[in-house]
Amino acid sequence: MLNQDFEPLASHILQRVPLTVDELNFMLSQFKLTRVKKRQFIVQPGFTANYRNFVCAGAFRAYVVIDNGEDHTIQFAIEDWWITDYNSYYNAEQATMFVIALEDSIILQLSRENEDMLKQANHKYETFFRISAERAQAFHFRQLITNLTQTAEFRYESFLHKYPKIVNRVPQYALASYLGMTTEYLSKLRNKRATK
Amino acid sequence: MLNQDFEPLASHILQRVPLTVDELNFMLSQFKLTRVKKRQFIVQPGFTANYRNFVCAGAFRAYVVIDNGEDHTIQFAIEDWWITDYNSYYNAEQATMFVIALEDSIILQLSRENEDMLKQANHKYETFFRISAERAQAFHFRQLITNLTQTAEFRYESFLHKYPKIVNRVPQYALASYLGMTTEYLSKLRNKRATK
DNA sequence: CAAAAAAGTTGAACCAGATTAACTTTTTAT
DNA sequence: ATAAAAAGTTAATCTGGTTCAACTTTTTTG
Repeated sequence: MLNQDFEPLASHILQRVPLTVDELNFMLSQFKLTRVKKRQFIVQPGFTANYRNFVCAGAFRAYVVIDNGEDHTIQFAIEDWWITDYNSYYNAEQATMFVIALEDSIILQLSRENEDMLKQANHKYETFFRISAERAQAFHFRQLITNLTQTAEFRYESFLHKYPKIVNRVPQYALASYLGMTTEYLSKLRNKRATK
Repeated sequence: MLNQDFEPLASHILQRVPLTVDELNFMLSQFKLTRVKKRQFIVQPGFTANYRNFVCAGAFRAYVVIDNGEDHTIQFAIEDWWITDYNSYYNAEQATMFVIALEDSIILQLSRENEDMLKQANHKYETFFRISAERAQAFHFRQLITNLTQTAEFRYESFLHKYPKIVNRVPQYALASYLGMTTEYLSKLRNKRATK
């Protein structure tokens, strides 16, 4: 009997590809349950990201730090989302991003080796990863359109609307850098919004 | 014997997944060769994008038009690149983007139905599409980082450096909107760069 | 090839959002 | 509990990039 922490991942997988009980259990058995404390890094520049991480509980933030010390948030992840440095993970190169826990969290980690093994073992497993990558691709296209076509103020409004669950769980400086603005400016937007 | 227009696609595929001659030929036989005149649309809002397009010769531009009439370039594609509205193609929904030929072009088109058939027919075909989507995912991450962390001027410099073959084949207004700036400002950057 | 349309240029005025800095509130660690 | 650090606020000033408008160059079309 599987630990109940695997439940969200199980339904995530079954929503994408039909597996028998055995196939599902074998796939799940390749994941490693890891508990992560707030402020702990699961990916860091200089190291290779050897895992793809499914969030069971908690919240994470991926960001890059540029020369002058500024940081820029690339992605957030809460329950039911995946997070890693995909350039590093897919190509087995050094990471350029940090991924840090914003809360005490529980994740399910799949290593590159196990993922490759699964992809070769069964056409259906490969289908799962293919669908995941395609959805990510479509998601990034929509995000690119949003970033190119909207003003800072509207990007904030959109985020509020699309990710109401995330807004109140991430620090404001992280959200500001995700939206491509300063924390001071986001503070003004919030204030302006509250008073009108 | 296959038309020689299929040669670039054949080597594109074989670079990603090892296929037998028969497997390769069957895969290629699912593509339809299409000649497209300059200024012709291959994807339009209001219609579903039923094809994924591989560029054999020529150049394309994907863009969205927002309320006020401004257009924003989302992607360019020249020889050896793929282009379509992936949201529309993957989900069989109406497109939100235009894809227009910038030159007289030759493309190889794969329909959603044929792609789905290929994915089911042979694990190796599925692997090909999985790898394509993963690379696109990694590419979009890098692009997101570039957009978030660099100034308009540096984004232009980066583009010059990364895509020297594209720069001189696309109209300047299209490049400006891809880089997230006005054509007037790009004109100034170019001028400033030329005179220093 | 001429005329019209599209693309690109230049400069002046303007503004969304950044920067700086001083301050308040919240969180963390002892 | 309390001090120190981190996060968030507010306001004044500044600037990278936009807007507007008039113009020149290139491309398209009859």
